[in-house]
Amino acid sequence: MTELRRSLLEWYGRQGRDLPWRHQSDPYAIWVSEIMLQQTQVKTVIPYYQRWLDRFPTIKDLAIADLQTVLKAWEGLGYYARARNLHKAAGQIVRDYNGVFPQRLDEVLTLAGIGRTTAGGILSAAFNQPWSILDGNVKRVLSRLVALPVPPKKAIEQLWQLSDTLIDPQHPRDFNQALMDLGAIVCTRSRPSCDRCPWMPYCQAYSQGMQAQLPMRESSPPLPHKRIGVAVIRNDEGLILIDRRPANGLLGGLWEFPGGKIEPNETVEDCIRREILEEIGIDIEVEDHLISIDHAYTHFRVTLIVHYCRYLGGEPKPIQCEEVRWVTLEEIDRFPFPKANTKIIEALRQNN
DNA sequence: CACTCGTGGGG
DNA sequence: TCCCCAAGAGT
Repeated sequence: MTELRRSLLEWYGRQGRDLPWRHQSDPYAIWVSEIMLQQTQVKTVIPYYQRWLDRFPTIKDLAIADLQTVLKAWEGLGYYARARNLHKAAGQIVRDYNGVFPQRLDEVLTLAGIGRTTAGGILSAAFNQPWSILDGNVKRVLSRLVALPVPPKKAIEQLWQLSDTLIDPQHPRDFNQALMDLGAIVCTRSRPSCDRCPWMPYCQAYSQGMQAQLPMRESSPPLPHKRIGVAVIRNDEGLILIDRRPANGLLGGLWEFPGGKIEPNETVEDCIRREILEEIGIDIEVEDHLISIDHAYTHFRVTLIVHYCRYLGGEPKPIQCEEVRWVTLEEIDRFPFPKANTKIIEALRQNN
């Protein structure tokens, strides 16, 4: 056990990554990094990270910020509940802890968006507390270390126990970071570099020649596909109608061009006309096709079929959304949009 | 507890 | 082109 820890920490000292949040001692800055890194690769997070800290330097700055501003800063990162929860938790900390990030595990776990892995990550990185972690990297490393004979999802508690047992009580911060770096650099999911791994002598997957087959994965059913009719509605002044999605759920709180699912035996034009009447309560005429966009979410795929539309009449009302608004193409950038919709905005710009 | 929740990149 | 999945949490 001692040699296992020592060899990993020695490797980390030589080969560990230099990442922006590792220069931070402010628990807030570390917390932000942990949330951004949930299910998101380091390379994706980096351009967002410093920008976020510049815009919201302290917990109080984040707490008093408007949610729309927060979502705009998060735009493009995905899993927008993370941004909503970050904003909510900042309010919790200001209210319950006088704006100071708590240092007890049970308190940290009450904060929105922080579960067991993120709590352990923050407390070990910020305060060098000996809480273990179990993220994607650690699951893969440990699955190979013990040659786990089942998919990780079916052995979560066993893996937590292993992470608890392994963590170095003398160097919890460096140990957790080292374990994640090992997964990210050496014990990668494809073509792991076992010849450069400090744990090669202890790895059961390696000794069995099974490192390429582990961790085991479970088959997933094919994703459903939806066709969505989308409207770019323009009025006589050339303004464009956008709506804000419900606060929770898919893309919650973001803005979009209105539309909806094309039913069987329904034309795109009929769908768009129907959806706009149901959602916003106005009459439109569906005109030229603008663009079609294929986009894959985690649990389904969509094809957005986008048409220009002309506003005919009726008062726009937020029936199945939170808010509707007429905007110009110039001011539309101030609103947070999902990625698939920013492609529509690009197409609009190119047509002008 | 199985399902929901984005986006980008690798193979 | 298609599948997989990445510093997971909430319900």
